[in-house]
Amino acid sequence: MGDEAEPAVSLAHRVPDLGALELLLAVARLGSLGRAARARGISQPAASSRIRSMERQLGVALVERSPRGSRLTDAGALVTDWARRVVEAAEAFDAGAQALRGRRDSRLRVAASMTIAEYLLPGWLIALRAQRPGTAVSLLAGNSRAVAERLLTGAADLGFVEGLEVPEGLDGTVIGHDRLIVVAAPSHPWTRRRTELTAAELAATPLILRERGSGTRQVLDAALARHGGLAAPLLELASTTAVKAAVVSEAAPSVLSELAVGEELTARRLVEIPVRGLRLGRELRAVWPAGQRPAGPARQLLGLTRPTA
Amino acid sequence: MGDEAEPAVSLAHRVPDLGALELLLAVARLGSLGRAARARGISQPAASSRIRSMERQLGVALVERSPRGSRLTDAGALVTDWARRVVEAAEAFDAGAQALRGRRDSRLRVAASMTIAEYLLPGWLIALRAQRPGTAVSLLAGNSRAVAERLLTGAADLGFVEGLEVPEGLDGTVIGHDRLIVVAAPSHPWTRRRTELTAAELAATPLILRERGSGTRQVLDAALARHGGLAAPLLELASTTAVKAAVVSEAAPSVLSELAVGEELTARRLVEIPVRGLRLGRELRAVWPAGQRPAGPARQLLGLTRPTA
DNA sequence: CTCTGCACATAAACCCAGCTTATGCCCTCA
DNA sequence: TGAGGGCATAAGCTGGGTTTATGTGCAGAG
Repeated sequence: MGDEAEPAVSLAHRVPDLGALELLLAVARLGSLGRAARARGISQPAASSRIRSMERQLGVALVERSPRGSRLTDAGALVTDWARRVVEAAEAFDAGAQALRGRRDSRLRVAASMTIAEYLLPGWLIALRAQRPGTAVSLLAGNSRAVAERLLTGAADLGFVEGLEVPEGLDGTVIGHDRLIVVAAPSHPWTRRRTELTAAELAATPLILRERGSGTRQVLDAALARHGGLAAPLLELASTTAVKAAVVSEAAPSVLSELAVGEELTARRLVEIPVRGLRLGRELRAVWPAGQRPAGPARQLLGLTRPTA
Repeated sequence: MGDEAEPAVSLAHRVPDLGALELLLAVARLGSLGRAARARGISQPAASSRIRSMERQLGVALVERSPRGSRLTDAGALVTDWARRVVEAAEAFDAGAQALRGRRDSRLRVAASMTIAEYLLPGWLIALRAQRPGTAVSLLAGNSRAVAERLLTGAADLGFVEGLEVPEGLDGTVIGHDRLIVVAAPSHPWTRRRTELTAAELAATPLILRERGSGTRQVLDAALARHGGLAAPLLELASTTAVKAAVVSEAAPSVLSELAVGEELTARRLVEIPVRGLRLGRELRAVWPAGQRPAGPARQLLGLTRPTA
């Protein structure tokens, strides 16, 4: 692959910065540049100029100014919606990063598997912050063994693992399900099959996979063992992202966690290939030292992770 | 509600800017600060300092520097994954904004309903750009009537609408389905029901809704007509976002498009309430003037919107 | 019919984050 | 042991974003 051609001018130059996007959301919410400025803690002229330069940058009028306030234009409403998604992603980033800072005096110390830390935890932390602002959370991400160890040595209060069973010495509860699914590029022949793929066919096909040792790989190996075992992979890559990129461009399928490809599926960058009679589910569990039911902030967080109380 | 307390220091001050996040992704991909710097078109010291200040800001070591290159630390890998989501949201923003600029010489003029423009189109545009870089797309967002008019007057080449039937004078094809779902805050009693909600109960409950006239509202009205008709809404709001916020805080349920609440459902900020025997589906359609099958870029885009060719 | 209040715009001056160029140190490999 | 790749430090510059101060336009009250 090598260095792909980067865009002539980077995203950062074509997309307003986070401060500007937050300001736009405030304008949409409050209906006036001045009020938005006050809410964001800047002066009114600063807000005015910032919105204006954003309009210049995008080449679209975003707000309709009047002596009685400002309303979004139609285009502005659309831009604001897209901006909201950027800001939400940034909020998740912030929530995660803050937990990662991992200060010793945190009131709640969480240990989580990579997949959960990556895809689910930031959202939970945002919800937790909404309910109990000021709860300092620290996060340590690692595999199931590392999570168990932290809990057993008292270095963590609550753990999250994905896998088939609860590690020795821990109690736990199922908080959700993940599913490994077969994905391919939209151009791949499998997306046009009229008959469902069989497990044996899948097993016989060289796939693009994570390297041996990843949780995903283990589950897949186990599930396909009685269908002839997994064929030699076409490509073994170190990160889920690299795998996704390769699936899109190399035109070979892969098997990935539903959590990891949700975005790609709805955007149709990838397509799920149903496989007859193959269930690649795995449970997502919250875990804690046997006998010590979570209390305080841990209990609060636990409540957020389950569909119903 | 009023002006809620904004955080003491805004997101923009706690989250590195897009340029820094892009740089981090480049470092992750290329394995060296210098190469990443070159790829992003800046000098090596600039990259070094930027990564360093990001580490200082987050309070976490992100890359392990060595005389032979730089690798991500464990925390760095996690941060990079979260960063990727921010950058992806920014890419969607950019793709949408660029189309909105709507230059007259665009090779492909698209008219789309708000929902589709907001949630689906940016992803399609990114995919289109990947396949056919340089295809200038312009976007006009409006309701079904506006879309139809643009197509019939030749002001647009391809349209997207959600609804029950194809507007007069247009041909179309179904490209997907949307579903209206009942949602409530996780704390709402409905999330703890043991028996499924019935359509009649739903109809009898005051909901938080979009204002009369929105597509969502129309479909809901029609579906509940034979279950006693919709009760007077508890609250009528102008934007989907306002409705979502109200559902979370006011503890009353609402009915919203699946597309609009996907994020909230996975983050458990909202919970879907199943309703027995109520199907609130609506089709998403690509449309074009009757008899004029899409060709060229329009055909290309159309191909991206469907699960299989 | 004018006065007051609110909202946005303009102008001038300032500050700092981030960039570049120049240079040095460290490690590896031939 | 010399060459090259990789990162760090230093010094100087630039521009975007900010503030304060002030001006304009409109609405509604008196």
